[in-house]
Amino acid sequence: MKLSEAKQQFISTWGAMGTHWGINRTMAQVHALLMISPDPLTQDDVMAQLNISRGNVNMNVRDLIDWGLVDRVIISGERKEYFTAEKDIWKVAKQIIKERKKRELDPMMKLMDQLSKVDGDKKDKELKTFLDAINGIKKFGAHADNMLDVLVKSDESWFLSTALKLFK
Amino acid sequence: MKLSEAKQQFISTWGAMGTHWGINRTMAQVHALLMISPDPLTQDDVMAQLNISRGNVNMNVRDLIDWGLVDRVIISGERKEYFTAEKDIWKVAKQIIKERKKRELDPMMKLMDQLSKVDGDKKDKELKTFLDAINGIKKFGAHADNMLDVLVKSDESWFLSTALKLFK
DNA sequence: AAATATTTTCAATAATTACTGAAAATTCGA
DNA sequence: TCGAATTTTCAGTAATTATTGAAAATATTT
Repeated sequence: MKLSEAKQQFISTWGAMGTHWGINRTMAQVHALLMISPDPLTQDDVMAQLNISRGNVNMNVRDLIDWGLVDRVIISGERKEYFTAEKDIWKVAKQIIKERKKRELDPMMKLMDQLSKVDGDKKDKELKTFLDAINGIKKFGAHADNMLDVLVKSDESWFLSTALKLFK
Repeated sequence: MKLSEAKQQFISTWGAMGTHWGINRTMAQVHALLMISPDPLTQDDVMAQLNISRGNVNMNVRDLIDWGLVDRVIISGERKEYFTAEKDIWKVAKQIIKERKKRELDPMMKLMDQLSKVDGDKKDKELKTFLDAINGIKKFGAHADNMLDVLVKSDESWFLSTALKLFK
C-alpha cells in the first residue's frame, strides 16, 4: 500500500470513529491529518488536503485547540499561523479523558446530587427505584472519577507496565 | 423536588449526555426511562411517557436490545411485549465497554495492522511520522484492549474496593 | 496610516440524521 | 384457519447539525 493511500484511509477511518464518540467527522479528520504530519500545517494546507472550506478549518481547529489537542505554532519570518498536534497517543488519550471528565462526568455527578434530594414516601416503589438508580450512578461515578484522576496523573510507562500487572 | 420532575430531568440529561457519546438522544432517553421504571414497560408506555411515535420506540428499543442493555420480558397472560433495562450501573458500564470494544477498538486495531504494512523509504520523514503514529496507536490499543478485558471480566466489588487501592 | 495578508464570524444553505405514521408482516387466541 | 392484536418496516418529512463563502475584523508590513 502506498503512503498517500494509507494516509487517506487513516484520516477517513479516524473521522468515522469520531462520529461514534460525539465528535464531528471533520474535526476528527483535521486531528488525524495533523497527527501524521511531520511539520506544522497552515489553514490552507488543511483546506487543500481535506477539501474543506476556510471557515470550516478555522472552526474545527479552534475546537481542537480548546480540547488541548492542537497547538498554534509561530514560525519566525512567516506571516501565517501554523498548527500542530500532539503525536504521543498516550498524551492525547489523557487529554481527552481529562476534558471529558470535566465536561461530562463532573456535571453529571452534580446533577445526581441534586436529584437524590427528591422528596416523597420512601416506601413508594417508583421513588425507591429512582433513588436506587441515582445512588448507584453516584457511587459508580465517584469511583470512576477517582480512577480517571489517577490515570490522568500517571505517566506512560506506568500505563505500559505496572497497570497491566496490577490488573492481572 | 418532586419525583415526576426529577425523573423528567434525569431522562432529559441522560439523553443529552448520549449525544456526546455518539448515541442518539432518544435511544438514551428510552434507556433512562427503563432504568428508573420499577416494572417492565410496553411500547405504548414508552410512547406515552416520552411523546414519541411507535416506530421510533420500536427502532430504539431494538438497538438497545442489540447493545445488550434492554431485555424483552414476557408476562404470562399478556399479549403485549414488555421491556426492562438492567438497573445495576456497573453491569451497564461493563456491557457498554464490551460492545464498544468489539465494535470500535477491535476493527481499529485491525486497520492499524494493515496500515503499518505501508511501503516506502524508511528514511522519508513523511513515512516515518506516519508509521510512528500508527505504531503508537497499535501499542496503546493493545494495552487498552487488555485493560478493558480485565475490567469487563472483573466484578463490581473488585471495582469498588481493590481497583482503587491498586490505583492509589 | 495605508495597503495587504490573514483570520474570524456568521447568515444562508447543504448534508445528515432522526422521526412519523400508515401499511405490511407477524403473532396469538379462539 | 381466521381475525384481531401487536410488532416491524420504511418512504416521506422534519429536525438537527455541519459547511460554505463572502464580509468584517484583525494583524503585519511598508
